[in-house]
Amino acid sequence: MTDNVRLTEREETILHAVIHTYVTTAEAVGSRSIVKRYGLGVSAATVRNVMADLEDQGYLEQLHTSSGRVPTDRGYRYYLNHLMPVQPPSPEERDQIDTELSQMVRDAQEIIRHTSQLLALISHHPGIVEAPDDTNAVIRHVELAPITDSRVAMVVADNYGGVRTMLIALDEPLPRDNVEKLNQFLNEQGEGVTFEQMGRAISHRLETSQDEERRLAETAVRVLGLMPPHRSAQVFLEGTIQLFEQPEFHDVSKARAIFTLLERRDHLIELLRARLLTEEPPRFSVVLGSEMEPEGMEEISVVASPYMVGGQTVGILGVVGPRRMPYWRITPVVGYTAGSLSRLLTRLAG
Amino acid sequence: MTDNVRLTEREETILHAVIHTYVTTAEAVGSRSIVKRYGLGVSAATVRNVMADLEDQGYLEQLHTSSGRVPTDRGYRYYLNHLMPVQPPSPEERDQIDTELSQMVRDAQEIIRHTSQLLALISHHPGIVEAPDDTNAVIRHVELAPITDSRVAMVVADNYGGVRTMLIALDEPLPRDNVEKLNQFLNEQGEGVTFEQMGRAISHRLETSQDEERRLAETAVRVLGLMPPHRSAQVFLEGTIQLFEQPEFHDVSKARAIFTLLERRDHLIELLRARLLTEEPPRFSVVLGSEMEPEGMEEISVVASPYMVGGQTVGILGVVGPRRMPYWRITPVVGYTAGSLSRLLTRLAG
DNA sequence: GTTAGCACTCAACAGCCGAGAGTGCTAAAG
DNA sequence: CTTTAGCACTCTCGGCTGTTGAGTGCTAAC
Repeated sequence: MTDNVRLTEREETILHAVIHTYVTTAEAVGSRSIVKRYGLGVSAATVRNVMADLEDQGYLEQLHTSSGRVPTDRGYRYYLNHLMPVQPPSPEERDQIDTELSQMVRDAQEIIRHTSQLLALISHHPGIVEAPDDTNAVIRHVELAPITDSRVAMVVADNYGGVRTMLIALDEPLPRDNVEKLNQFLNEQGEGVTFEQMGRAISHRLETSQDEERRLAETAVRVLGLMPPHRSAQVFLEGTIQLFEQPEFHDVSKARAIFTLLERRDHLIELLRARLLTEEPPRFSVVLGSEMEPEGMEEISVVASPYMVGGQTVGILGVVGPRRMPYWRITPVVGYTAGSLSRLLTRLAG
Repeated sequence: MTDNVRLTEREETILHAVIHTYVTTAEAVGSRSIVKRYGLGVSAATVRNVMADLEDQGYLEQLHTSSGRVPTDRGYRYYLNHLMPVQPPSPEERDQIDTELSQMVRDAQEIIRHTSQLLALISHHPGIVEAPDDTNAVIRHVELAPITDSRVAMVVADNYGGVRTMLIALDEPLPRDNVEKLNQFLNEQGEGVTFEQMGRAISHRLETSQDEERRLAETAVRVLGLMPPHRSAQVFLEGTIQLFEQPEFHDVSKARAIFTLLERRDHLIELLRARLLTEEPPRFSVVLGSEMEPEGMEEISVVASPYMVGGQTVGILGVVGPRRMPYWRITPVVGYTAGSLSRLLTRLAG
């Protein structure tokens, strides 16, 4: 994907200039406008020659003969890998992120929803955040609370401060006085491990124990067997209307395509997981639409970062926008937000 | 609002015809096209005269001199009140609603979210459903489940099958062995009444009881005092992309306006509440955008209905669309869905 | 290798024209 | 008095044209 060719210095300067002006103006950029704006000590004609070279190499393209150049995905990729300045977010942005996040005092779920709004607010593009899913959450405490004879709520607190409730419809009533013991048993088996591990521990007990403990294990298996299947991770996507501001989506058919795409937000996050979390360690990344597997996302790109609790990656957050995004501004914001969220959740959990 | 003037029969026929063709074609309708399509035994010139009359009376309007007529809000209102055929949904629609709803077996929250999708699916317009809010939910069972020393989860089952969990951050730890008794106490006070009533009952105990019961009441007050404020009712709005299909929203600026509007879905539902639930009994209703208080919703209208559990109204559901909506098709669907959802939730609660 | 000059291309915009749909008015017919 | 036919008029929409301006590619000179 990232081939190691390096462009000459002048080519880099000009590619950088093209991308920068294209991103800010949303219009194909010509040789003259570049020398005007950046006045590198050469003439428009020279710039033209270099641009032609860059086009041959696939970094730029023309929409039609004789109009300005526009960066290709390859051009963006090169920019992202070699040219983009590495900088922290502006003090104002940092301030805004910090204060907004520090005002969130409720449970993990709420914090995560608000983070997506925060991202949208600051980046002026839709923000997306995936809530940690159950699969590898470590149980800190579990409690069965009987609601009626035939229904029981299972409250699970996990290691990153999240608490969720599952409703279990029983096939036969749970003896009331048994609940206390069952809770104790579940916590013995479940504390500090994942759901899957708890299941295994209980099965093991079922085989090796006797009498009361065995009876408890049987009940536990019965109850847990009736548990609804794991909820797939929740994804919050906020601020989608911001896309209307982008001139590329002023065409209604394009806008519709994008919105249709974004409706499948679980799908989108799945693609991001594939890109971010397969690497070790999982890391920050900008994903261009055309680099994603199933076609159809050519128009968009995502600046995404994993976030973690206590050193372990638990989810992804990011900003969605058109390919023509001010990456140099968005990237620091996303990175900083991921860091702040990680810290906040870790504190909440600890 | 509904003035009692009745139009002549011929005027009604023509108004009906204009609305019907305008809704289906989305184009201003002229006299000739009406006689062609409906061939009432009169000439185009006569129709023209009648249309001119209807325009004078404010039921129709012209976009510009010499193009067809378009219904005004007043025209729609008259249609809705006097002209629209009263009919059940088509067998296929009924079928679809029944099967989709019967497949939902999870908790009330999930059912309600899916109902908004269902409405969108069948009506081809965005569906909106307001989840029952806490304010007048009757507590069926309440249970405190300690998570850590400083946090406790309160699980509340209400009378319509909903279960919600609230996290309470304690100021000082809750003695573990006290929890059992506290739970019992809370249920004694809370079962069968609303939150507010429970609060009052406990305050009363605090004044009249002594010793242990008084101590329990004190603890209860302390814990409940730390409870987060009532969550405002959740509103699910699904299928908004369907709006892109409507020609009136092919203009991006209009589309953006609508989407901005719909982002404040809690606000929208508030307006609907004001319209539907102030009447006694609360009833089915079509609300045209211009009839709503704060300006700015002229472009849309909502077909909405309350739904209930065990005879009591607990929420609102509906379909949002452009003014130019096929009310005769949507209205039965919304009504039927409200009925089915009411039955389902009542069954679930019972 | 770089620059100036020049001919050429293309999108975007404004203006114009004709077709088509629809109206309002008037006068004649019922 | 109501209905109808006829006619002149209005307005939108689509297609066509010419112009403008930004931008390119090429070539020859520096």
